[in-house]
Amino acid sequence: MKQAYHHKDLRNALVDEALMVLATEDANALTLRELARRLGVTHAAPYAHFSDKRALLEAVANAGFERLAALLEQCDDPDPAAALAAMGLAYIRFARENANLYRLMFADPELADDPECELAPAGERAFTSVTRVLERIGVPEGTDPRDLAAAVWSLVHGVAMLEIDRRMNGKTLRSAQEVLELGTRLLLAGLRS
Amino acid sequence: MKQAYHHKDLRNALVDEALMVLATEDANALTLRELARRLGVTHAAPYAHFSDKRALLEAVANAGFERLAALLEQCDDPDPAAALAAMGLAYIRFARENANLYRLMFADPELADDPECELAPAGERAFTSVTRVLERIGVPEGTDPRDLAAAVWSLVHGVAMLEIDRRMNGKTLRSAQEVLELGTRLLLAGLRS
DNA sequence: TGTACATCAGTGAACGCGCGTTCACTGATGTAC
DNA sequence: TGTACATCAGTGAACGCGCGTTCACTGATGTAC
Repeated sequence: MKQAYHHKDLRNALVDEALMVLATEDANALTLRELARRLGVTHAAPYAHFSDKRALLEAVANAGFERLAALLEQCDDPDPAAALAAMGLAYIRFARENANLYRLMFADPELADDPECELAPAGERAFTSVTRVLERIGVPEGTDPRDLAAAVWSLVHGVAMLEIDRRMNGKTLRSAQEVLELGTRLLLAGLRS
Repeated sequence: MKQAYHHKDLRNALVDEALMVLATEDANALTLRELARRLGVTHAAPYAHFSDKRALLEAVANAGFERLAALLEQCDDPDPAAALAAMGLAYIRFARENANLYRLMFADPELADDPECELAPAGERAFTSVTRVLERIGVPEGTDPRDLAAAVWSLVHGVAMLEIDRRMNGKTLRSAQEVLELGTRLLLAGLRS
C-alpha cells in the first residue's frame, strides 16, 4: 500500500519518527534523509515543513520538553516533600528511558547557541511546577523560589546526565536513584535548618 | 619552514591541537583530517598513533580530566568548607571556559558507551579529592562519603551543564554561580542538621 | 667511528559513503464562482 | 452541483562537500656489530 501523495501530517510524523529514532539510536543517526526514508517520502519533503535540519531538531526537543513537563505535572501528592521526591524519580526515569532525546534537549551544542529557545515553553512549564512544589514545602526568607528550583533542578539534571553518560558507575558508587535521594534529603534538611 | 618528516611527538601534538580546536569550535569541527591539516601532516598520519578517531577522542577527554583534576587539587584551604566552595567555583569556571571540551568529557554519546573508561583515571582522582574534602567537613554516620561526593558532584555538574548549554538563562534566574552557592550552602546545612 | 639493517612514522592516492540543501517540476487539494 | 484555478506538499535529479579508513609506499631514525 503506497502512501498517498499528500501525507496530510508530515510535520508531526517527522517529529514522532525522530523520537522513534532516538529511542534506539544516538543523535548522529538522526538525519533528515533517514526520517524521510522511514516515512516513505522524498528526502526533500521535510523542507516543506522545516526550514532546515536545526528547525526540526528544535521541534523534537520541544516535544521532549512537553513529555517531561507532563510527567512532572502528574506527580501530585498532598505531602509536598513526597511530591518533590516523586518528581525527582520521574525525572531521572525519563532521562534514563530517553537518554538520546534527553541529551538532545539539554546537551546539544547545536541547540545551545540558540537565539531565544533557552528553555522551551514546555521546559518553563516543567520548571514552574518544581518551583510550586518548593513553595509548598516552604522557602526561607530572602531566597527566590526560582533560585531554589534552579538548585534542585541542577542536582537532578546532574544525576540524570552522569547516569546516562555512564559517569557514575564506579564500583563503590550507589545507583543514581540513591544519590538523588541523598542529595534531596540533604537539601530539604538544609532548607529546614 | 617545513615540518621535518618525523614530527617527533605527533601523538601529543594531536591531543593538544584538539584542545585548541575545542577552545573555539564545537565537537563537530573536531575531525582527524582537520587536526592533521593544522599540524601540517597527512590526514593518514594520526593512524600511526591512534587506532581510530574514537581513541583520539578518548585521549582528549582524558587530557581534559587531567586538567580538571589539577585545578581541583590545588583548591586547598585550612577551612574545608572554604575549600569545597573554591572547588565548586573552579569547577564551573573550567566548564564555562572549556565548554566544548567539558561536553566531550561528559556528554559525548560516542564516549558514553565506552567499555571501561567510565571516569578516566584522572576523573577518579578529581572525584577522590572531593571525597576527601567532604570527609574533613564531616560525613554523618551511615553515609558513604563517596555517595555524598557523588551528590555534590551531581549538583556541580548539573549547574555547569545547564550553564554551558544555556538552559539557565531565564531572566528571573540568577547566575550559575549563585545557584551553586545556594545549593552547596543547603547541602552543607543539611549535613550539619 | 662507520656501516648494514630493521623499524616505523608519515606519504599520497584512492574508496565508499551519506549528508544537507537547492531547484524546476507535478500532482492533489480545496475554494470561489 | 460543476468547473477553473491558485495553492502548495511532495518529487527526483543534482550539487558540493568532507569525512573516516585503507593501502602500498618511502624516507628518517637509531641500534647492533
